[in-house]
Amino acid sequence: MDEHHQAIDAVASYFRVLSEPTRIRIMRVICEEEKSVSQIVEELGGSQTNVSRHLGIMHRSGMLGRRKEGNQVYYRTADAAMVDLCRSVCKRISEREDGKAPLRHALRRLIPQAKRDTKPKRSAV
Amino acid sequence: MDEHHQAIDAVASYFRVLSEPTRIRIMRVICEEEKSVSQIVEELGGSQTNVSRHLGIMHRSGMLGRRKEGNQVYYRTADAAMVDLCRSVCKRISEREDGKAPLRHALRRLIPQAKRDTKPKRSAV
DNA sequence: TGACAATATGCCGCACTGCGCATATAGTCA
DNA sequence: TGACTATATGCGCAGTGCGGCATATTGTCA
Repeated sequence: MDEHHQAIDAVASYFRVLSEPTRIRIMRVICEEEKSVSQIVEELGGSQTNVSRHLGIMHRSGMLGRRKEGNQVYYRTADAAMVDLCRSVCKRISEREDGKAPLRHALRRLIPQAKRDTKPKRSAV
Repeated sequence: MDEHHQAIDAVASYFRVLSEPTRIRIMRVICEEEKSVSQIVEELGGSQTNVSRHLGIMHRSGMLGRRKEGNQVYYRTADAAMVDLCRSVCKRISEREDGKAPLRHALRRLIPQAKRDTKPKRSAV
């Protein structure tokens, strides 16, 4: 139907990865520093199975980096721009949530500032 | 589990709206100027039912504006920042698609520059 | 080597979502 | 008013994604 078919699917798939609350929580928890699976499980409180599966999805989509150290696997955000993206959305939504001050505040604080392990880029993507 | 529960759900829901290829196509088609449902149906080629449903979803999520004129309903992007968001993702993904030049090019051209009916903002969100 | 710890994955049930069909609703025109 | 056009929506089905359980895989330590 569209010669942009693949490109469109790629974009939609990217957004789909971010469309799960658990994955947003994961990103929120590891965006400042890499953490092992068990650390993430402990902070998030879900099952190891589920967290591991979501980490796998995010990693395969290229959003997370992965490092094995002994028995443990450490995940980190591989893409600072992606974290900024989430922060943009938080900001945008919070501006729309007119009546609900608590939600607005939660949105603004939701994603901590990511450490830039790559060369620093400004948030403008 | 988390006092940010609502905020997290809001962010995930926002991304979920953008996680459908048809909705990306819609945004792509109306981001430059508002169009009626039948115009969009004609350009996209799907069924009226389906296009209308996706338009409804995008509108209820606050992404699209809506205007009735006689028999027809015109939709437009209500949120220039959202369009920029999509363009950011296209750029980001295209940078990652190393081996596939055609896909990279398609991604860069996917989302035309939106008209700013609101006050102009730079693409940095 | 065997016992243990950390992580990943196959299978299954369940809920959700996208789509087509038919139909409802709203507006225009004669 | 009735015929027609444009858009929205209820219903049902098929495909997909999430999560739990059990298990596989990988690595450590004694």
